[in-house]
Amino acid sequence: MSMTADGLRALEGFQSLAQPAAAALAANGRLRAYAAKESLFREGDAASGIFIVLAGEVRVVRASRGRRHVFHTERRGGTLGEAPFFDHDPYPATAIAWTAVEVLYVDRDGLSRALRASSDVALFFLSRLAGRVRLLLDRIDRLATADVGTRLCSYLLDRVELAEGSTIEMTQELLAEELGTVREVVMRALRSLRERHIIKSAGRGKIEILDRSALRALTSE
Amino acid sequence: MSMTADGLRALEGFQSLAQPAAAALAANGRLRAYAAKESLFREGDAASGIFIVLAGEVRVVRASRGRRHVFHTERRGGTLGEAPFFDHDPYPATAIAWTAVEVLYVDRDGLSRALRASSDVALFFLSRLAGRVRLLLDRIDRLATADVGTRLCSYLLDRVELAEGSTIEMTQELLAEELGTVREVVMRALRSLRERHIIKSAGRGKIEILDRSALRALTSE
DNA sequence: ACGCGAAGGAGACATAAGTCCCAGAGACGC
DNA sequence: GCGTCTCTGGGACTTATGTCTCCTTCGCGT
Repeated sequence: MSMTADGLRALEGFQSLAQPAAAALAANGRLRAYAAKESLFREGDAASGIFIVLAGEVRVVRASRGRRHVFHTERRGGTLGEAPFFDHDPYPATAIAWTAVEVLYVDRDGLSRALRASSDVALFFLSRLAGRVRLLLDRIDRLATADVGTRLCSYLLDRVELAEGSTIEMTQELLAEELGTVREVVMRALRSLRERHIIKSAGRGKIEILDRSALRALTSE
Repeated sequence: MSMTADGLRALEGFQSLAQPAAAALAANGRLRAYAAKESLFREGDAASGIFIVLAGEVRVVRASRGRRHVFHTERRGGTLGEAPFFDHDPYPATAIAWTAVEVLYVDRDGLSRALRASSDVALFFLSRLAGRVRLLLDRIDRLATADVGTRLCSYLLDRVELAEGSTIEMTQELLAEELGTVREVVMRALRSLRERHIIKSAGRGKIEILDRSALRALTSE
């Protein structure tokens, strides 16, 4: 019913976590499952603990001024809720299970115990938060200086490198939420790429990447 | 020639730092001074240590696609370089001393020693990074959903609440770098506020806030 | 006193982005 | 099969933003 240290260390990005630290986290966490569309936490809730994603996909979103915006997406090996946990403020956004999701949940007391049990636990979350900061800085940079077409190219490249084949499953509406714009604008950018034979529609909610190097060239444009 | 634990704990935001942790940091850091316009580190440099600002103002900026963008500004009590230190990647941006600056610099070895000496040091930086994440999320949210006029109002409000009087010292060029846009656009937004008697120019590089509640109303618009 | 550079103010214009609206093509339940 | 919903595709139009260019003013150094 619980989790083993070795199970934790098998996750992507957890190899650097020392054995005692993994054991401390595993011992203090418990497994939880969420159905698709269920929320793990909501913006404004008091931070109660952190989540380590074992399976499925979780989106962290905020809705403001009538538009929804995806801050980040966490898959197997991702963590959620560290920031609000460590600065003792409410969750800054809402986490929604996109698919069925399984997580290891470590509550406040459990995490305190784990932190005391092994100093590597703190170092692990420090590097997690540091990585998050780096991601967000790049995000800000692109939002401020690149147009939607360029941001779309970066996003498609990132996604296709994670995928097995060269097809990405994603609707235009969701792409808009990722890129911080609206569906119509995404559609126009996709059309322009389609006309240049860089991508092609592969049915509803599917985009096939034909020419990765062309995409790469467009990201720095 | 060095720093005392009590001196550190007198900084804004350092009250929560436990005495032994402060002592560990103070013992392992050394004072450094920078002249205005000097850079503390540059984007792409290997992260060598962290900086705690004791006096003066440091801007962390990135230049991309011919435009300069300010990520954050650190004053007395602020810290710099934690993110690259903890994820072992190069600095993601350049830090420039805006005024003459005095910092406590803690190098890699010193910080390792401090982390081992007191587990509160790690907790301190965890909460720092968490706060930074929260700030950046808000920044992304506003960049994606609010227009320049609205972002300007938020920025002016934040600044005037830090200042003693109701005058902000800042050129239009710098405002543009803070808001992720260009001078001309900032000028038009300022003009609109001026025409509505919400602000007024108080000489070169100075803006006087006349009506804070009007600004507040415009931030959520 | 003079000239230079930095800062502000502003108009004209181009273009990216956002809004509104509509139509057709799958997907799905009943 | 039928209606309904979601997703795609797209046209027309408005608005925000960015670019280019000019001029004025202020403050500083020589």
